[in-house]
Amino acid sequence: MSAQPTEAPGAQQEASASPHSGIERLQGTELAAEVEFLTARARSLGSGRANQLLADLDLKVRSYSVLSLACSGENPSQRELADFLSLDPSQIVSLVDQLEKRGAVTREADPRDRRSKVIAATAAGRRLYRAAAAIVRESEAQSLRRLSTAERDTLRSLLQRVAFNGD
Amino acid sequence: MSAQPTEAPGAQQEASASPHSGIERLQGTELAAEVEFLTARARSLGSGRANQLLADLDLKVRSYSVLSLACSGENPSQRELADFLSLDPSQIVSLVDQLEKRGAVTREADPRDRRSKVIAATAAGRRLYRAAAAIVRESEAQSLRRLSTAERDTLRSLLQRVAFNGD
DNA sequence: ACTAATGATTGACTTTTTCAATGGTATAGG
DNA sequence: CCTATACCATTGAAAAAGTCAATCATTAGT
Repeated sequence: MSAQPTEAPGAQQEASASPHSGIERLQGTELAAEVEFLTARARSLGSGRANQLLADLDLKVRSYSVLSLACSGENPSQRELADFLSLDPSQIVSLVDQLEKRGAVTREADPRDRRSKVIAATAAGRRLYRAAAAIVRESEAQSLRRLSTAERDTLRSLLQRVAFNGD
Repeated sequence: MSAQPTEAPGAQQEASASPHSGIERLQGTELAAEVEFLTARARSLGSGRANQLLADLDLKVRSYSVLSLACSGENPSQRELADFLSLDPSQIVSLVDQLEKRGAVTREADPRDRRSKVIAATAAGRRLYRAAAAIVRESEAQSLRRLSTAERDTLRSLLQRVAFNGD
């Protein structure tokens, strides 16, 4: 095992599915105090779980996000999706391709600007979204289970300011 | 489908500071309220900026993270690095390979368990780390510039509980 | 009208992620 | 002691994600 001579006090390892590796020792390092790192780790855990759960619907976090925006009523263009999701426009093309092939969204030429295509959800797409959103909520609840409702709101609000800091 | 013409279709072209695409309209959507999504976006922006700045030192966020833990004094094994950084063990191999080739870290067989290799930084590695850490601090300051010191602490603390929620 | 910019798309290419297999080593049980 | 099982680091292959430049159609600027 690890290099720790002293056996862990509460050597609880069976009980549940907690493969607590030897991570605790590293939680006091400088890296573990960097928001950059914490964000990456939180995201990795969160999207890992969400992807696993969404697999039942043949969706991933990415396609779910596109579907969600397609259902928002804001009629986003592919360019807007790319900017909002921090993806390359070419990635949006294939994401929309898949959802369109599936009958979940449609591409409509924007009458104001015929270069641009507006993505909207079909009725089937909205049904799919409702099911997926329930799963994602459950997944998020798991990820945030250690936080109170107030803390979750605080986290959300702080993250919004970081994620949209108008850089 | 009522979002309408009032948003000046021509779209402003703020030359310098704000490449604000058409993102604002989507900030009120359900997706924009999901911590999962916000985390992904914050991380994408943050690591994008950090990678750009770290390029001066021929580092990326990934290699910087390994170097940081190598400098921590905790003498982590590759397995621990993998768990802590949410990476596959094989990715650690190549990350350590590069840093070792560069003379920044060493692999030492753990006397307690000769299967495992302990990663430690060399003097040159520590120098490199100090330079890189300064850059990363600067990058993080940029990412969090909209938050007060107290808010940054709050964010860090909440993220720690999410990133290490003992799942 | 002419030129420069933009949105979507394609294709090539690089990087990251994910997995299965292997050799060396430790641990548990007989 | 011996054997079965599990674990770590490593390799290699394959899938997914990300990056870029070029193109077509369209729009904006002058």
